[in-house]
Amino acid sequence: MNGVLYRVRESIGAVKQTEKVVAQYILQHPEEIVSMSVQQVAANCYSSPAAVLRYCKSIGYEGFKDFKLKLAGDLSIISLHDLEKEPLEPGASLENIMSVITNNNVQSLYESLQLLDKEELTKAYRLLVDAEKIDLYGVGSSYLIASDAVQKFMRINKVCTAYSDFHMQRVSAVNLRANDVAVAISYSGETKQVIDCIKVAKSQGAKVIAITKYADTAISSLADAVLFVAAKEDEFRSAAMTSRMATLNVIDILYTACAHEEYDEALLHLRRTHEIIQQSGEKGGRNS
Amino acid sequence: MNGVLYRVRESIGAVKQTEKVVAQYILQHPEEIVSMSVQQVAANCYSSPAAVLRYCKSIGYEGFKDFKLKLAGDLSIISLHDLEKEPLEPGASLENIMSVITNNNVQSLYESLQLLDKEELTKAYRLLVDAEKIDLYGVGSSYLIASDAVQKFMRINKVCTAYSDFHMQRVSAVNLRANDVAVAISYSGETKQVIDCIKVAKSQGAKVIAITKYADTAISSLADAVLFVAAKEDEFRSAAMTSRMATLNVIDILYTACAHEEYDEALLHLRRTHEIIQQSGEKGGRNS
DNA sequence: CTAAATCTGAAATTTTATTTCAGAAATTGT
DNA sequence: ACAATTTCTGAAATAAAATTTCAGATTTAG
Repeated sequence: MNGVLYRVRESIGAVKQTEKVVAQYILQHPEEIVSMSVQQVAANCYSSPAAVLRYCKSIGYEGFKDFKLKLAGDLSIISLHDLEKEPLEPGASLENIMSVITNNNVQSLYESLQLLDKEELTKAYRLLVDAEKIDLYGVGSSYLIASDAVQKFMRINKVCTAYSDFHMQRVSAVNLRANDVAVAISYSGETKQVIDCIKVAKSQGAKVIAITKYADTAISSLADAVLFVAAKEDEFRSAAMTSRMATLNVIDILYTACAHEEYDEALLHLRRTHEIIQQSGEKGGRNS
Repeated sequence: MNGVLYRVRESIGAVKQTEKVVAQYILQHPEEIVSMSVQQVAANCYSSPAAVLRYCKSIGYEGFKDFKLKLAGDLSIISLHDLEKEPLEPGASLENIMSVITNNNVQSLYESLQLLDKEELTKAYRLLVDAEKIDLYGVGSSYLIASDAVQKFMRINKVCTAYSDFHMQRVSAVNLRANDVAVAISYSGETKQVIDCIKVAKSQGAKVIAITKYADTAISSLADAVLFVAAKEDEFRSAAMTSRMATLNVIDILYTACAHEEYDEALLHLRRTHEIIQQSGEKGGRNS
């Protein structure tokens, strides 16, 4: 960022009379300036193109062109940070919805990044790297996240399952052994089915990783490694939108960390997977 | 953000010979372009100013000036987010992985936001609001996104399904009618199963919404409304991580827009009721 | 009150952007 | 394969915008 508008504001006190008018005009119509010509600006300031030019140079730009370019850059950054974050009003416009939703999702990613403890994360991905078998438990939207994780970890040749059916989950948990890992995904941290499954998993000697909201919950107290995502108060309104993004981001990080741990091996598997998908694509159509 | 470089990259396949050279040059020297004149650019492309101008117009800008201004804006945003976005090296540290993955996801959200056309979005959510029944088609990780959408739309009482099995999808498509909507989710835009289903859906008179990458694909040409997500070149490495986030964000926006539409409708009903009560009040004495 | 210094804008100049149009290249139909 | 049609291309003309110049106005200092 060039701080163009800042320079302009500062300049007002230290600049000759005519240019002061120009500076004022720029501050009042920054967006419009970028698509105006010197003569237009001059006219609107009851002044001359020469005066505008002199002003641009006096505050350190090469000319009017240079000034406009820098201003355009700054403005687009400013508009980016201006994106709203407040809750949506009933009559919200489409633009409003687009930027609020996106910003909430972005914010949730950054917040969760701050909550992510490096030690816990290291514990977690080491458990996964060493795991012979990985079981993921999640209900509702957390089940979808678990499935997403399965799709990822399968790519690096991990034996890895997520069932939507509670009885299947439980049977799977019973079959875990000491070198296996159970991953519990539950935003509330109190999902009964998930608690039940990780208890079974623990009793079989398996290790437990929990991904849950930042709070003292039943699931986090049972886990060997706990990864937190940012807690949002108005769970009702947000419909689990933001926590889902943050959780997926945690999965991405875990997956990438594992893949990097066994970089060469992982790359080999990735290539194979890719080739096979390509082949099937040539024959029968591409995958999503 | 205007997605200038995206447009340029995508344009290469769909533009005449001379302009292709210009596009290529822009991609290779984006920073320099902004302070160059048309004639300079033309000279460096062994071409004419007219060709450069034609190119700028063909990808949707008013002229070279307009193009440069938009590009300058985008570049300053890109430089802002560019800090830790480089591909991960084999020996990457955990901190490194955490920030690169998160930044990629964030960037993908922002980039897709700029590709989201308001008109198409309006078309899409109106179709969804008016739909009697919604069918979602997706394979692999796109199926998970479809399921996520189902969970959301069910909350606002929409009849809404997503099947993982192709035959179920197809049966469901056959049962669609004129007031129903099919949503095709496919990053590549060429998934055979999905194409098949939306063709069936169309033949039944149903409307089709596509969510796919920014490119000219089979699915986007079949759809009544197309919503784009940012296209990443190295699909191999990223394992569909970033496109998934962007697609979920689009779903969030669609869902929220629908929910708000219904809210407005409810509000409208409330107002009408209120007016009617007022009227009767004027005639026969006021109500408390 | 005048001389020097500074400021200002009209007009000239230069640079840059845009349009026009005739010829070249590619495409199509026969 | 060939003519007709369409599309593409860049040289040159034109228009627009940016920048410079300079003479006169205004201010300031002695």
